[in-house]
Amino acid sequence: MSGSDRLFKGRLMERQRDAGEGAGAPSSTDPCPHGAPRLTSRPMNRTRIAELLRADPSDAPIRLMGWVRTRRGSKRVNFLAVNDGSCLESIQVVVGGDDVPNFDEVQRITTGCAVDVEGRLVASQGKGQSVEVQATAVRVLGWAEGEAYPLQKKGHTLEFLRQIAHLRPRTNTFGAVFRVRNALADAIHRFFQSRGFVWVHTPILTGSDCEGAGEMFHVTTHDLAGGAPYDPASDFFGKPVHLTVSGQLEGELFATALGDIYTFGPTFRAENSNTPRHLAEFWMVEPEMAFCDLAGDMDLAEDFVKAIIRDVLSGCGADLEFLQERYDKELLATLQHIVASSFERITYTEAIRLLAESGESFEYPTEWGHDLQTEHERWLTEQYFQRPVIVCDYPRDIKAFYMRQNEDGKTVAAMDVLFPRIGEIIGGSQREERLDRLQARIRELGIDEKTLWWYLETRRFGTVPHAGFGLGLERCVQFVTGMANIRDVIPFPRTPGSADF
RNA sequence: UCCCCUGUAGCUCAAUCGGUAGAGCGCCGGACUGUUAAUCCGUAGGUUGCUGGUUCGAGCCCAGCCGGGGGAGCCA
Repeated sequence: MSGSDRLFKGRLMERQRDAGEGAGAPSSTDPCPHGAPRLTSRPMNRTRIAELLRADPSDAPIRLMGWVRTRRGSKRVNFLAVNDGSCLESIQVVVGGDDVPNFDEVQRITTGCAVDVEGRLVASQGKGQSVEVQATAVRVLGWAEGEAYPLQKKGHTLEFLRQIAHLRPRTNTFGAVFRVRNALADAIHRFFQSRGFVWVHTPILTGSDCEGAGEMFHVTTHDLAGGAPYDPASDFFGKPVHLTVSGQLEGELFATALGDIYTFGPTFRAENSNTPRHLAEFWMVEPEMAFCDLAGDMDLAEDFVKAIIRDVLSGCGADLEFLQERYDKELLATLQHIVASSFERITYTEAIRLLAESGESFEYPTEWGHDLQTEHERWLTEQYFQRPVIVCDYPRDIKAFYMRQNEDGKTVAAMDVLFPRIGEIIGGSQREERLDRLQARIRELGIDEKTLWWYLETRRFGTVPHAGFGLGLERCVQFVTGMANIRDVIPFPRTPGSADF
């Protein structure tokens, strides 16, 4: 699209910590798979199941807590499959009828109950698991009324689970998805931090007015229900303010001071998009580099996506294998292929030529000057090159005002990274650092120059070549997990007409 | 926002030509000396998304609305 505007993304933070694997014993200092320190104390002195499953049988007393996935058994012995979210697997707890005083209570345990178990880790007598817990005490921390608890042992559809998003993280699928999401977020920070990039917290509330007004969420403290005309001057900030649609412009201000920076946080788009690839609230990562051109930008993008996928492959093996078995038989092969591939780099003009010569009958024309459609992007990356493709030097008229104008007068230094199956995963550009060129473009597009005075001053005072890109976190999680719908890779999806939980 | 599909028990689904709603699983009760989505027996469970219309009769046909899904556009 051309016309209006499009910036990119956002900011923010959040504490990434352990989550993946267990901690447990009060003085453990083992690194988790992502290098962050483990939490070393548990309020109730439990050992995480991830750690128990790695341990050897022992006479030492152990204690675990978690939620019961299934209960089986007879009058003499019951088996509880207990999961605490520390890993995909559940651990089997064996409760003999004479081993605990409250066996009658144990027999009333149903799926979803929370339990506190004490016992010993022993070699399993049964098949299907190598170790299990022989219980000496079972305490029910919280019952889950059988007839009311919506999760069953049997599988549910993703559509149904979306309606109970408060409980779906207790399923194998969503446990795996959100552990992977965490690992990706952690890998993103570590990639940039290890390269000396500074994390910048760009604002969520912003008055910068350079995107299409219809696409933004407006923020006000005024009660508009009465139908009175909106008066910005008397509103909280004294002017119209909205939720950020991109932290890029603010990111550029910091890149032209601190050198290499990135933003990582939530972003909001009020577009009425109803697709498996769009959310009204999503997270974006936006690196921005001073003293960098488009080639350097492409290099970083390629290194970046490979690095974070590599990290997840090495740290989330069991979760990925589960997701592969359940949702995408080619998942691991696809991810390994991305990591091993050298991304193809072509210009937009070359892409148009390839598409024209392809002999394919596309629904949309492949005319120079038109943006590439999803079908075109997929043909390039899936059919023709069969690996990720970076397309650069797009026509200026279909790209944003801040992209650097090439010498041919027709194209700009933009680049999109195209992935098999999901199309564009990254969009970026070298920025227009020449004040006169930037001002000319802004005027050409009818944007109010005054609202961007602060942005333009970076070009007035010590301007330098710089470049950056944006990556949608959820689309990345989608690609890495094989989940088809973006609503299943964010805890509580916000979409048109839906903001539950 | 546009196009298409869809809505029946807690869940997944069935119900011939329009003839008065069923199964599996789950839940609940019982049986079973180690189970693996355990197994076996039994009970309960429904205003067929909502509103209106056509008809002797509507889960089924028609209209509107609401929810869900897919595709498109837009993007990340």
